[in-house]
Amino acid sequence: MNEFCECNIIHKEIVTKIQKNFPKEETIINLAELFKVFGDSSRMKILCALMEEELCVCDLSYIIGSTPSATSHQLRILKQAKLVKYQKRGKVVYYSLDDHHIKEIYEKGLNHVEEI
Amino acid sequence: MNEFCECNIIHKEIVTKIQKNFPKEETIINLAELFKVFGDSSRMKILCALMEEELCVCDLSYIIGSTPSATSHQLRILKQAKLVKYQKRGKVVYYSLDDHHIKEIYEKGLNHVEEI
DNA sequence: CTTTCATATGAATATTTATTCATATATTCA
DNA sequence: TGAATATATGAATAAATATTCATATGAAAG
Repeated sequence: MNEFCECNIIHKEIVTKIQKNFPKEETIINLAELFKVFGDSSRMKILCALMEEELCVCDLSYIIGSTPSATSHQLRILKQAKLVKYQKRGKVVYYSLDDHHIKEIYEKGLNHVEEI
Repeated sequence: MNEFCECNIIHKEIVTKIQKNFPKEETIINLAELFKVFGDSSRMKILCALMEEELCVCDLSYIIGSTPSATSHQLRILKQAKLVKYQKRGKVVYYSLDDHHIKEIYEKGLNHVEEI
């Protein structure tokens, strides 16, 4: 697995034990990707707003204090992560949350933040 | 609040309602910062490993397949985010989780990832 | 006290990423 | 059909970030 660590392995049995139940590389990458999407204040604001109710791009732009263009770019990232979905009505596109875990993740994060 | 959005605000009452209970800017930034720390596969691996038990930098480097130097840089970020703590015994520094919310955040994230 | 080893750190580099700007698409309304 | 509007998109720029490399620190062992 590893050619990189130039120190001696100090605790071989412990390392082996950890490796045994370690999540698959793909799982780790997907998890990191997910949290990366949460890890931007513009996207966090979008998610916060959409937790209240569905909103169009224009409303979202106004709420998060950004341009519709920048907002649209961020919405694409949220969409790719399957965190939001959209519905077009006329000219207007309405976005809403697409996952019931979002609020949970948000709240757990909030717990950490508020304890610091 | 906003000079940037060049479209007309379509739903003024809804926007006002959202703004009413909207988290403080600082809260949003802190939350995004927290999730940003989770949003890197090296750090995610470190956290996964430390969920099992405390580990030294060398063991961690080996497990995540990186150099002690890179690992140490990442550990500093995790430390600054108050996600890990350390204890020095002799030459060796042992890191462990410093927050009971980590596992919860991790698991909620996992739920999302596994449903895709 | 000198060497060795585990870890930390600073600077440099390479990569990623957010935003902006210009432009495209698509829908409504005149 | 043509103008206006909401949103999307691609390219460019600017900023943030991960890793590497060289070096520093600090503890233990000889």
